[in-house]
Amino acid sequence: MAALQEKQVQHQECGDCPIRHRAVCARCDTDELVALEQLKYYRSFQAGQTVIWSGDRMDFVASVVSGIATLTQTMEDGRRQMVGLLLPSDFVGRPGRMIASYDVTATTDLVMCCFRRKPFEDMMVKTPHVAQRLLEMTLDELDAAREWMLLLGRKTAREKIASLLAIIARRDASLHLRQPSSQLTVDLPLTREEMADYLGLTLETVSRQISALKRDGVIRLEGKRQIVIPDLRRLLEEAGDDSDGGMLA
Amino acid sequence: MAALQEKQVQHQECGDCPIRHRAVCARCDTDELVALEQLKYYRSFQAGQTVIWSGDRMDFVASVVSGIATLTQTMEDGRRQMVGLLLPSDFVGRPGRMIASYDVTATTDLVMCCFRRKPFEDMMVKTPHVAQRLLEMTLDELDAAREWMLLLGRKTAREKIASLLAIIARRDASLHLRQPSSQLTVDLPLTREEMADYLGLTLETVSRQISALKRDGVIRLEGKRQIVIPDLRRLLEEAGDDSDGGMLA
DNA sequence: CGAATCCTTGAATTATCTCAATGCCCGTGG
DNA sequence: CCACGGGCATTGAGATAATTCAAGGATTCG
Repeated sequence: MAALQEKQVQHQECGDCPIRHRAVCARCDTDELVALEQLKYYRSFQAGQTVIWSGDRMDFVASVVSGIATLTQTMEDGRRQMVGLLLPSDFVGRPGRMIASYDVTATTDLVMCCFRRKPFEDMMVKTPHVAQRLLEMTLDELDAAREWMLLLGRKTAREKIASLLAIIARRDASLHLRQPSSQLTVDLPLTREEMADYLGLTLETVSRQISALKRDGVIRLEGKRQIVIPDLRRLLEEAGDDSDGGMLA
Repeated sequence: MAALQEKQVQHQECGDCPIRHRAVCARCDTDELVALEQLKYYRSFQAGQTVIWSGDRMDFVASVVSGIATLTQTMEDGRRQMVGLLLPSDFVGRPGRMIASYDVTATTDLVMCCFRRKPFEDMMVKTPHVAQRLLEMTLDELDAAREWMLLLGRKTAREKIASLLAIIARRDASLHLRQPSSQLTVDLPLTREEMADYLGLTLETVSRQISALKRDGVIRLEGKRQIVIPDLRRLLEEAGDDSDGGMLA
């Protein structure tokens, strides 16, 4: 039972919150923030812990404050597909839905800012800024999901790996607000198997393609999880995207 | 130029609208409906016509009133992936975005109920019911996209075909409000190539797998596009889903 | 040190794709 | 009316990318 293993985290001011400007609360004014402050509580999870099982009753919604979580679907015979990669500021849960549709797992140590579902839903009705921001975030997620569908349906294994690295580099850069230079280092928060679940591949294929990209000089490895990208443009070419996704000027 | 080929359609009362209870306007009260009625105009397209090209400026949003449209992404070398299948009541376009992200194509003759983007956005701010319904619809689409990701990433060609038939049967049934019986007929609005673009396959593989399902008695063909499903449960098994998606009692 | 994880690499197998030929259906024009 | 062409679908044979099965290497942690 996840609830028994998790640690409680002490209260923190919304004003200092690292995700204040990107999360569901991004648009809130001071009054609204005070109201949210009443509702919120933190929960934290260790790397590897399951936050929610698909099919479980879920009576909260939450924002990822720090760490990374995944959304996965599993078929009866065990085939798994990741359907969401949740980075800080991303939202978990669906207003109006009691039952979780996906497994949510903490890939790294994870802190979430939670709201009980009912009060949050009431707040959505009363304060339009939360609902507005949630719509915007959901539309962004839908765009990301569609990008991901192109990857899953049509890209080669090599392109899939390159695309994943590009995606992580991009989100990483936008989070740390630094302009991605042409040389940059990406901390890969996923095991090979998790990457495989993301990309619709086997872990062996992931490993082979990473080796191939390394052999061809597209990336360098610093340990297993740290990846250096000497030439971002080159990586983006390998990803097969028609645009650079606005990563370069 | 699509705009030159399309026909204008005469005005129609929202009260009589076939998608009144499912579209973005579903939650609107009488006053709000009057306001929307002012804004709306119909456009229709012939089967095969392109509604919007990805990258084009798009200064309207719309609901599909009748017919079917697709959202597709294309890579430089021509690989195509369908990322959305728009049936009546589905919404096209994104408030707050000028530029279309996907190609939108009419697969059958198509009628859309359009709103110029700016007035629609103003309306969203003023009347929460439109924004609320749009959030709900977007969340549903996101769920559908995630289901689709599992299909693209992990299902076999045979399972993909069975899943597609199940999806169309389900949406068809919910639109016509009839309980799917164990024997039912599905009108397939897609060519083999379009099915392939949906499923991340080639058209040859689609054709082969349809033949295989026919050979094995899972489906029967009535012409090329009409498909009879003698035993829905059997089809759902073939689709590899762990649940029946609520189609059977 | 030994066990547990995670990762890499190889060899054989297989699902799907590619290329190519043929068939079916329907509308058009001779 | 029939022949023809175009669009769509089917089927086969060979090629190929990715998977499966299997072994072994690296790293961490008690």
